[in-house]
Amino acid sequence: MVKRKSPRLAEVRKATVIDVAKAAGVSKSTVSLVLRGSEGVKAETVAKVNIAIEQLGYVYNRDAASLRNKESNLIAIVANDLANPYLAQVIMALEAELERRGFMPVVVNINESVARQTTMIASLREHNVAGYFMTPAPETQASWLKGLASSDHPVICLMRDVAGSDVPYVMPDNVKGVYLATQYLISLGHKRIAFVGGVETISDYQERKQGFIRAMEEAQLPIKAEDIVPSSTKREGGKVALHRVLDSDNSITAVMCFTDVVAYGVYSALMERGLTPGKEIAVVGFDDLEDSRLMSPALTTVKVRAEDIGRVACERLQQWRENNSVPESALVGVELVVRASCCSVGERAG
Amino acid sequence: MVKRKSPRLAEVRKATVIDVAKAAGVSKSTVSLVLRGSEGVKAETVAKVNIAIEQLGYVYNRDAASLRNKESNLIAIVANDLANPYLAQVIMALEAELERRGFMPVVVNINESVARQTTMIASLREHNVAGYFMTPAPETQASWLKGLASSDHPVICLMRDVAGSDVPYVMPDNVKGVYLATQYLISLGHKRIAFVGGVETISDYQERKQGFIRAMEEAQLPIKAEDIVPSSTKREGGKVALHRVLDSDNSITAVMCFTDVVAYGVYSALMERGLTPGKEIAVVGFDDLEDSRLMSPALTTVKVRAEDIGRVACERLQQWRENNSVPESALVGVELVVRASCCSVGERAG
DNA sequence: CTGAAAGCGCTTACAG
DNA sequence: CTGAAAGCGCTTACAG
Repeated sequence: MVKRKSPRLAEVRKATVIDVAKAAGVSKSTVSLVLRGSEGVKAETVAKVNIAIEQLGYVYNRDAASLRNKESNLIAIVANDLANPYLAQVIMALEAELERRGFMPVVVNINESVARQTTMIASLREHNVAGYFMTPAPETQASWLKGLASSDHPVICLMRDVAGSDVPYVMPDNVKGVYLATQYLISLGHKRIAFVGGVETISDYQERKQGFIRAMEEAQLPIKAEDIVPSSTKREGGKVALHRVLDSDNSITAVMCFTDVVAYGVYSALMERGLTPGKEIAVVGFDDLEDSRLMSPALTTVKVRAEDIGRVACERLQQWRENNSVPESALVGVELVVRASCCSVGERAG
Repeated sequence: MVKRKSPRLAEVRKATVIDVAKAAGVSKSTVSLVLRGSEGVKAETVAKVNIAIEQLGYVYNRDAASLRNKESNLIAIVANDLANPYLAQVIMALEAELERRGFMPVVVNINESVARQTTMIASLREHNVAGYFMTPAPETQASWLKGLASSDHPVICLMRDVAGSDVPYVMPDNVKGVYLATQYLISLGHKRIAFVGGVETISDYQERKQGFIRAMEEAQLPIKAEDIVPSSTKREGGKVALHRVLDSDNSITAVMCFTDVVAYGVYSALMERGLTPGKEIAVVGFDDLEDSRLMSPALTTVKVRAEDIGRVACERLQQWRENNSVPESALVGVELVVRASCCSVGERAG
């Protein structure tokens, strides 16, 4: 890279509405009307103003506008963990929805830390953000969240609920998803099924576990305590958890996983033991990540459309802003996607 | 969720510096000094002001401050694809560095689209962002990028270069990384090696390919045109590309992959053909994602520390802001991590 | 459409 | 430390 004398741009005063008005030969008020896309301005005048804007390289100053208007177009997406691929899908869906509606989405990552969540939200408040989507960190205080949310600053929780906060959430129908998947395993003849992965302090874990228990109980199948092993929601969590299960009891024939990523870890653990996923042991995931159909064997999983989460969450936020009334929470539909990772007990190898 | 009468917060005027001053029994100027952490204020006064801030629920208005100061603490991280797990690592590293330095990082996703890149950057400019890190979209115009970057608005490119833009970049030493990895494969006795995955219009592809070619040529090994198969950088890309390679020629004994994710796709393709990765065919990746050591077999790969990229990029940005001189580009060091995915030709199965 | 004016909430420089 | 004042760039309401 060539070192060059840096331009002294710091001294070039930025063009303002006044400069644009002079260059276009119109008044300041008119320029402002054009900027805001007002109706009552002649097409000819609009053209003149736009040419002046172009020539001067004028940049609209939203800080000034926000200060004057007391409103901003910023919407924050506060993400618990950017490394979570499903969350990345949800974020992209939200971004698309928000832009369609004229908002500017900004993503902030809190890495599952309440402390970071607190400082990041404080900063966002100083920046006059118009609303928040957040996947709350574990241990988030209901009272804190309740204090944050208002019709001035609506908050919609994604994927997780904070009990007692009265803040609406949008999340998959976790109970139903795992219930359907477990029923499917049972229909293949499986009787000893493990439930693997997930962090106990987060609401989605309790819900998915509940779906598992419900299906097992309805089929009058026993659940041994050692067959439910929580763990981190990373690939490593699934791997470690499955080794734990198989170490304590090798009569398991199927594994219901907390997420697809956990299922990937389960695949790794099985292969390390010389087992073939879907052959000796059936595996089901949750999320339907893009990679899951590409796994070998392709992963049977519970599909949750990230676009649905994004759309419903945006509708809720806008409703709160516009109607000034707290919207209802929503459960987004789920669907079992059957692929190749589940042997029936009859055709089971080993 | 219970519907509740929404609080009429819209009518509650927010506390300002003046209100805080009154409540604390000091002047507006003093409050401002306290807010900015100025030295010359008695500890007792600072305490009084902070109590008033707490009581009134005062929120600092950065729009007003930025307008007055003509400076902001916002730094944008413009990401080409949030679904790319390595980029997620880099973003998290950058965030940590930026916060340490008192900046507020915001992430914006452009989904590999030049159009979105243009509109997002325009929005960020209106928000008076103090600097940009970006992984430029394919087809980014050098002239556009050149026009964007200045000491007022420094831009550091990450992972990719835009030739002719004179904008500094920070990226891994791609040539060296693939060169080292290919040399390693050659040292294991491999003579027919494929180079798989990656998009030809992006600078990192050309560099990694160059490293491959250099190592092969130095060892006087021939490269057949069919052995170099570009593809999307997703898992599916690796899968499709490897099938292509094996369909056209089955004498390949090793595969150098553009990234770890591509290598995961290669694993899938091999397994679909009844082959075991690392047994019949050696596989090497690039990135060293967290998952790679958990794969079965654990993936040999080129490690690039995301923290190094983050730290060096931040240093460069700050240097540009403070010294008013365009910093040099930087190549970050790489390291070959040998795991279990590479059989030698001698011990090769099949 | 124009033009003068006021004000959003902050910071800064200044006289005391 | 105080207190009055000016100004950042915008929008809005108003009289013309």
